[in-house]
Amino acid sequence: MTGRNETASESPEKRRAILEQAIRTFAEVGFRSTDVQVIADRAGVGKGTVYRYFGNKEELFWATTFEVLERLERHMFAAMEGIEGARAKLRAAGLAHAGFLDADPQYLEIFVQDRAEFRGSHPESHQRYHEKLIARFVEIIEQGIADGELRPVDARETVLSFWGLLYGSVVHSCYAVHNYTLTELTRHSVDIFLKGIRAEVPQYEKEHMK
Amino acid sequence: MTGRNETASESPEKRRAILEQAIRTFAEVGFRSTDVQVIADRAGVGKGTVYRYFGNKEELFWATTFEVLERLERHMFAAMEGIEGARAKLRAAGLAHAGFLDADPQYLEIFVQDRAEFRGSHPESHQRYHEKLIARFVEIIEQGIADGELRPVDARETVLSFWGLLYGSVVHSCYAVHNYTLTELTRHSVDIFLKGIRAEVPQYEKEHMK
Amino acid sequence: MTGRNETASESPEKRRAILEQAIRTFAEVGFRSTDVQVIADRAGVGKGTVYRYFGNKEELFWATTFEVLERLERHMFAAMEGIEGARAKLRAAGLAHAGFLDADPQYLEIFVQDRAEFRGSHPESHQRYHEKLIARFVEIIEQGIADGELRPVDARETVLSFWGLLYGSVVHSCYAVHNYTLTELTRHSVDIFLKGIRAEVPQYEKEHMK
Amino acid sequence: MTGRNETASESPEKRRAILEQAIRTFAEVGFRSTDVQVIADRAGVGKGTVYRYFGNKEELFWATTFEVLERLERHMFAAMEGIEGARAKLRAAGLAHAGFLDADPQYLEIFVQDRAEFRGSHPESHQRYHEKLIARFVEIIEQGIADGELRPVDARETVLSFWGLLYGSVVHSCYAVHNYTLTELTRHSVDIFLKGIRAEVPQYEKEHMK
DNA sequence: AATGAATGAGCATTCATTCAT
DNA sequence: TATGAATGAATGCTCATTCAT
Repeated sequence: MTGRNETASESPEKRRAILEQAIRTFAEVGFRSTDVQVIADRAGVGKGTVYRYFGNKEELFWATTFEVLERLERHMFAAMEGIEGARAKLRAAGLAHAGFLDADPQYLEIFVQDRAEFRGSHPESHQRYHEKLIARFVEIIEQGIADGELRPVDARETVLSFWGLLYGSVVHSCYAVHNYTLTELTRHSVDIFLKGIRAEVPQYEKEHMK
Repeated sequence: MTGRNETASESPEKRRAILEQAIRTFAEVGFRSTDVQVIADRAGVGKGTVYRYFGNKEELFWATTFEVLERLERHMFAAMEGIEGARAKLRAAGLAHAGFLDADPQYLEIFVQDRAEFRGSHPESHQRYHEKLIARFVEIIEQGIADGELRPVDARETVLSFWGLLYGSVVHSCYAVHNYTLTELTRHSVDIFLKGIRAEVPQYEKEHMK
Repeated sequence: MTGRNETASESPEKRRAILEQAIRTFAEVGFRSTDVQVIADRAGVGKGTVYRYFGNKEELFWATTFEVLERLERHMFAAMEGIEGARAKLRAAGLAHAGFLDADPQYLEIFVQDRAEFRGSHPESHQRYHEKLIARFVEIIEQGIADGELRPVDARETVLSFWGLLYGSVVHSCYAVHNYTLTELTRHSVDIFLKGIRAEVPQYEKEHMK
Repeated sequence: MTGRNETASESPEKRRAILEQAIRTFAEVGFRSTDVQVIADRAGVGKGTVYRYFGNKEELFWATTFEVLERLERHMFAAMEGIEGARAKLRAAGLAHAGFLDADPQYLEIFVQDRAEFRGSHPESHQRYHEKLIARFVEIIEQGIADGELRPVDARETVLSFWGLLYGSVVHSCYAVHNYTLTELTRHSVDIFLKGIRAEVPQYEKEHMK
């Protein structure tokens, strides 16, 4: 009765409002610099309510991360819906990834904060979720290999490379004077990536996907 | 160059000692959580001295970032020394990058902290330095294109993709259960990357670089 | 009598349950550190109910104190039942006091908390109750004097001394490494006390009460 | 360098000022209710300075307790100076005890708070100090027994009873409507106590010490 | 009548920065 | 020049109390 209440007696709207403002605030000033009071104020609830719903700042942040991860996943898989072929799927996923973060740069900052503050040590639930996400991509790669569309690479390694490419391009892009949008840059990165894992290389002309 | 005191009257050893312990400490606990007193203690100087040499915590961190960036650059270009061919150079640079961070994971954390806390808004000096770094790679790519070794990609975009790939693979690797070292994963990523930008694709057998 | 609601419509069992858990909790962690929610949980009622029955934390504590005081009084007077002679009565009361607190150290902590937090400023009802208690002992002393059993001391002063001795021995005992139980120590204290107020001193041998 | 500094670099005046105001404040509102900021303000130093000198609130309180205990001890032993005879010494000690707390009731509250909050679990240093104090009284009792002045009681038990009597009388006195000063009440208590441990009982007339 | 969700005042503690020595 | 004592703003978290249901 006293502890955390995941079960009932919570207002989903309040939870949602807090989470939304948590995303916004963590993204704006970073995990450490975020004052929980600000989140509460922005969400229009008392500070105690934030703690009631999420236990402490760290757990709130994890809930935030998880939420963003879920949204990103939904966005990517929605983009892959109905797409045939491993390369085309990866391409769609990559562009969806860029589009997602391009549309709302807050999300990117959440991931960056997550990595910076917690170095990948997350609650069990996060780990599992991430694993599942990777597994889905591994499957795509393996199907591509089986179909002869991709050369016989190590599927898991390749997925990690692919995610690294997506994440890195995006995160790192801040260091360059931007003449490109994230999406444009990602299109290029993915293009390079895909051509490299193709089973055969036809004439470039045919391949240009732009 | 980075700091604020050109006043001479400074001991290079002290500066060096402070910087070294700043790298260590920022890497260990992050920028926000770092207590300047700890750096001072570890460096064997008074806290006031740290402020005398570096002005404030933020500037100290930037000096730290700059130092690490310089070391990484030296490491990468040393690895490219005497290497012929654009692809071979990129390959060497990529592996040097991984090796550098594999050997001393502190350095990686500095970059991560930098990105998380300052989102790429650095002092002028950093920006310039970064631009110069990119330029050197652009040159390599363009030479590769001119030699017909690489297909005619946009050089700058490609450099950014390449750096993104390196950075992302490394930073993101924490999310996967590690069966690979950073270097192994990077070898794979670079392999994929390079095959994608090759002018022509010969038989895979010859190409396997592992 | 102690609380504030005469409104009827209250369940005596609930009141009893809350009180019992209040004793337990105040004793365990002290008045200030007690979380009313814990009392409510332990008593199996809602927090609001605790407030309904007792008004606020302070009044709840006073009800607690009162309850414990009543139990102690009952215990002491039960022990004096049928005992003849002032000295024998005081002796019985002292040992009952020690036995009461020895059997349930919670009770002691309630008194200690009471003294520490409220310095003796209690509601009217408590004062009156206390006065009545003292009066009963004063009567015993005066009877003893009248009977020639006790020397003609100031009765009220003596009662206060006696209570002080009992209370002090018990509260203070924590400062000594315990080789004695509370009861043993009290036996000794009371022994000393009694021999001092006796009207005449016979041979020690006969007097040794242990 | 970073941690607590018992050694040098501290101003004794500041330490003294903080301690003095800590006594005052803890006595006034109790340990839990004390806001360290108030102590700092009253002592005319920054809050950080309080933490610099005493580490945390609890340690500050222990320092406070220790200080008061030392003062009490000095006061009592000064009063026993030059007094001959065990009974006379105990009598002097008892009256000094009462006089000390009568003169400055703050000190009493410190002891009460101590007991209430920490139930006798003190740092090693306190335990040792307390033991030493008891030992000095044990010695007095034993000497009195050896001299035939006191009957052959258990010395340690008796010391504990005596302290209990002193402490209890004082602490408990708040429950009675005061017509007596602490000192008067203690005089009576000690009187009773002493007559009880005398080796022989002469005519009461001669003995009346009032 | 009973509940427990919501609230926000309150407080311990940390740490960047200053400045007197 | 070098130092480190002093400072107080900043912030996570608790919990007594209220009140809508």
